[in-house]
Amino acid sequence: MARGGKFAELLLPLSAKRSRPRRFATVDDNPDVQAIWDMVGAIPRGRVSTYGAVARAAGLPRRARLTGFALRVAPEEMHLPWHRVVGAGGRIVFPKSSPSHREQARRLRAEGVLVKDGRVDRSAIMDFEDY
DNA sequence: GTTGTGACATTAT
DNA sequence: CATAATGCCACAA
Repeated sequence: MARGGKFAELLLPLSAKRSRPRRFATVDDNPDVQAIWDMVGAIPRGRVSTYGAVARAAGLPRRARLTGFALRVAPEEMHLPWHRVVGAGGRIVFPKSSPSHREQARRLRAEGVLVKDGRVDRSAIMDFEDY
């Protein structure tokens, strides 16, 4: 056993245990990432959600960054509707003139979402509440 | 071990 | 509108 032994482990407050970084061999072994992938896949065509809302819906409040990470490492063959995830307030997070930005706007408009000045119309944003 | 970075969010100023 | 501070945490170096 490591320094401290099993007794130290038992005495740790539950909140402290949670702070221990738990690693996974691959992202596929990370249930948090899996949960996020699931939620993104559940965003209907013609609607969008936000990084934060996806994380919350996956049971991971305040973990918006993990949504970004999960999308970045998502296998292409998974064909996730990544373009339906935008920043807070409906903002496309990619730099204004980047290929990714244009691609996301193109895909969104292709399914009827209004995109103006790097922003999607508020009416397209869903919070997973209507689910 | 530490540090820096990032497909972010929220709150305060 | 903008900028800063803070929270969050996986990962690479």
